[in-house]
Amino acid sequence: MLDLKAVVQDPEGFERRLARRGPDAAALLAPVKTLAAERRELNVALEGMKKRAGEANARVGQLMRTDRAAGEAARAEARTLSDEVKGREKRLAEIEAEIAKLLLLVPNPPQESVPDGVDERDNREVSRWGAPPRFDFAPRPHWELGEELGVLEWQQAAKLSGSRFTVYKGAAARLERAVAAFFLDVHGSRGYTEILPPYLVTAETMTGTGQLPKFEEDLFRTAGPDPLYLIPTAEVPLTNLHRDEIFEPGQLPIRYCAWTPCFRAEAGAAGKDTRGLIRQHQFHKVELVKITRAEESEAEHQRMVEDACEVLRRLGLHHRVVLLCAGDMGFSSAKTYDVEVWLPGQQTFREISSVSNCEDFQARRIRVRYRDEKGKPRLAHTLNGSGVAVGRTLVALFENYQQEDGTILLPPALHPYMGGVTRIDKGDFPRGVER
RNA sequence: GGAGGAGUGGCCGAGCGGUCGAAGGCGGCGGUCUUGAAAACCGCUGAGGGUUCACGCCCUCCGAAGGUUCGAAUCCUUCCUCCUCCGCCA
Repeated sequence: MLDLKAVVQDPEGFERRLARRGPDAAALLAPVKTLAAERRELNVALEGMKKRAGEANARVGQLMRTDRAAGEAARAEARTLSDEVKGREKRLAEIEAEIAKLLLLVPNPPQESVPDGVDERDNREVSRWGAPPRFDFAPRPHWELGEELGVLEWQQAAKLSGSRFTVYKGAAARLERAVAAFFLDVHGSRGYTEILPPYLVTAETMTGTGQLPKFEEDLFRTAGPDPLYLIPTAEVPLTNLHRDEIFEPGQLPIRYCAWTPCFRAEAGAAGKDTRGLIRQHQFHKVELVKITRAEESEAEHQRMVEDACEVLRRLGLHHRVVLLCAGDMGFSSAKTYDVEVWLPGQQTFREISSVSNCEDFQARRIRVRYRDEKGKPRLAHTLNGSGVAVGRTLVALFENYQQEDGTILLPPALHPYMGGVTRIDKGDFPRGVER
């Protein structure tokens, strides 16, 4: 959410910055400006009125003890003032609610360092690691490999749940767990505290990080009188963990990681990535979240990108980092890097992580602050990034490490997590491997 | 789910419907004293908003939302959370 005071002070500046996201974003501010002016005028008048009403009430109190008749007279005057205050307060509350409603729909203006552009074609590659693996056969997509090996199953998933679900079996099920455990261990050793949050959260929590009110159609919601929402990413619970808190000096930055399922309705994605694991209603992701002081968020952002890349390096997966252009960024982000992994089966780079600095946009919604050197509360900055998407990591592992015979060679970093299994092959996967 | 109890400032804890933003204590900060520290004593010590060049002044907030009243931390209603006991479960 934007700072209303800042918007009022420099409306043109905000409109110019928002316009970089696209033609619609800047237009949202016009009604806000009008209402803000109205609110201010009303508020000034109201405060004077409240003061007078308060004084009138005090007089009544005093007179009632000494002169009953005079007290009754003062009471009539106090009543008039009181009624007037109540009427104006009601109008003020309406205006403020309207402003809040509008402001919740305004996206975060991009940082200056974000390149101009309208979609992913305008994103800027900033680095690249490794090289595409070379095959002396035609590499195949992961869904063929998984199906052939009997470890990824889509017919049964459709029977259970419809489209965009997958049943993992044997080695694939184990691999999903192994990859997640590996990621958590890497991040844990790099300073992140592991969290296991609720997967169902309230509308208030969803509003805090920006999923609501604008993107309700992307979410799954429970039935019943008190609905809850399934998290589309662990960013939601992790970032909301410290809602309404003020951090003391020395407590920041906070770094969390969590392995959770993510649930996405994928409305509007009909016909897109219909095969394989790329776009599912349910997938696992290891998420990284930081809460920092304003002046350190940029440096922490760069480090978070490195943390995401680190797990891919350890798995030997060729990848690149792109800086998203203004038009391609998510609602809450001021600056986003995507990490894209190479998928030989599809001869393309594919997003496997998205690392965003939301600056104070979410912090303002959830009132997360810290005390500066002078002891004054200041809004914190929040950052989030995938570290990384587990399902898409399986995609990358299958496609990059496939052999001509259709088996998958696993990179050494995962061997301890796979109970010694080093290759995914057809046939029985060793069951009940204990450590 | 049922029956009780409780929600006040960073923490503990008072608070007859009328200068209560709220006694007192703890903690924290500043000062006096001290070579330094401790102790003692004195003062300060929440958040948001408005206004002012500034000092300051003003408004709002006692779990949340309504209501009664000239006036609510105090009375009423609903909701939320926590604690205890019972039931049900993993």
